[in-house]
Amino acid sequence: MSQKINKDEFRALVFEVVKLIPRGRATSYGAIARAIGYSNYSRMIGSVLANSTELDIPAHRVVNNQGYLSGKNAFETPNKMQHLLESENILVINDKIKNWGTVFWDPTTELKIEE
DNA sequence: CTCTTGACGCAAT
DNA sequence: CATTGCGCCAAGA
Repeated sequence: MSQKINKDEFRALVFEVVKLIPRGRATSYGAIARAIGYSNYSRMIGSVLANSTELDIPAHRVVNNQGYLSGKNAFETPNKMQHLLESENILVINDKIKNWGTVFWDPTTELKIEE
């Protein structure tokens, strides 16, 4: 059940899920939020990642629910995120992931998170 | 304490 | 498919 959670604990959970995203796949903020039991914290996921771009987590594999690279501006350069995705064979057209339905990786469905 | 902002999401139109 | 509005919650001004 969702109670108050420490900022650091929340960040840890987010990182845990993001690190598990397979290469060549991507997921959404909302999906991660639900996976860790805080479905209403999708915006917080973004905040956490925005403040942690320097850590070694595949933050570029996290986009919004439509497949748009909403966080591209938080990278070193706006085109960095797209570049990273394309290097994993993920096509990005007009800031949106092509074949989003196929590339999308749902943490709750394809993975079991232990809390 | 109030108001604004933001890597969001979803239903309604 | 494009827009709008509203809910959500933390952080900073």
